[in-house]
Amino acid sequence: MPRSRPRTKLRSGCPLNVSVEILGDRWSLLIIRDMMLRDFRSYTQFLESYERIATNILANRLKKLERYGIIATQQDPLDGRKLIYTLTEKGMDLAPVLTEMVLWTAAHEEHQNPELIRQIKKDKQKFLAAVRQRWLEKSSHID
Amino acid sequence: MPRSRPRTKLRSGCPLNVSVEILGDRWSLLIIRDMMLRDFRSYTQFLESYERIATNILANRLKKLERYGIIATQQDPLDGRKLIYTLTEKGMDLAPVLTEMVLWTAAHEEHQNPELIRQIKKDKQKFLAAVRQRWLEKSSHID
DNA sequence: TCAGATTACTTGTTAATTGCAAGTGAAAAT
DNA sequence: ATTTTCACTTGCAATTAACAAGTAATCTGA
Repeated sequence: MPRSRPRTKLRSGCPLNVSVEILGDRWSLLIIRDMMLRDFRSYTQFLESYERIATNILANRLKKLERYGIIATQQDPLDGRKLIYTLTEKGMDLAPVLTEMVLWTAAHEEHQNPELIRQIKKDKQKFLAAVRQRWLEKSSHID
Repeated sequence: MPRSRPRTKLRSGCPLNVSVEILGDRWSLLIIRDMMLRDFRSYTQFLESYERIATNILANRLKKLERYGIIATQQDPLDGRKLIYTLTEKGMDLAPVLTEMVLWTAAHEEHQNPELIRQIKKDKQKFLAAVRQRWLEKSSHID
């Protein structure tokens, strides 16, 4: 369901360029990874992730991802200070992209987390289905 | 074939982070796209690509991609001024990543090049095989 | 109840990266 | 011999990222 109007001027409408302009930085995909694979949902959790994103960059990226409909934000009903960030369906649809990136690294670069790679390699479709199923079951996603 | 030693300090060894640190900017994947899908092989061709990369950024990215073994550089035997840039096998292995990014954009954002998307959607494996076959036939790749 | 902690930020400030314009040297074409 | 092409480099301005500190709203524990 492509949008009828670009929200910013794009360098080109090439579908690869579009995704690069949305996701091509050093943090966006890591935030999405934390949501998809680690079920992170709060600002503090993202801040405490291993790669140590700066607070202003995190705030900026969360806004950008929400603006693009990749994540959604809701208030925590149990704690007025907290916001809950969740992946939208559009965000979940990035699972294959992340998966292929992980496989590429596994094949060509030094890396960690052999268990994740074992799982993906064993049955990619099953892995993707499981990730999506977990997301469906959370059911706190509101697109 | 992962390298035994990281060439720079990485924020983390998470396989997604590794690929993000190598490819997560606004130009690297576009250069790879031009090599993979459009058979671009020279500095001038990359410069003339629609998105208009700056000359210093292009030089910088070509060096980075070569350093990571994603592309290889050779002299043009017919013209002493020219260099020929080609994808290595490691670079070709990015085809699934690019393909999934294109599919994601096709599903969720306004974009162009419906013919490419039609091809990929029709038979993804066949598309990937064809891209690799074209690369093999060029046979000017030296890893 | 109220001091202290927690949460999700913002606001400086500095450092790094990007983008633009112009220039360079070697090789090729005219 | 001069001009053009090629793959860059250099200098500088503008944008972006990183770091440190602060803030308002909310919650928690004595």
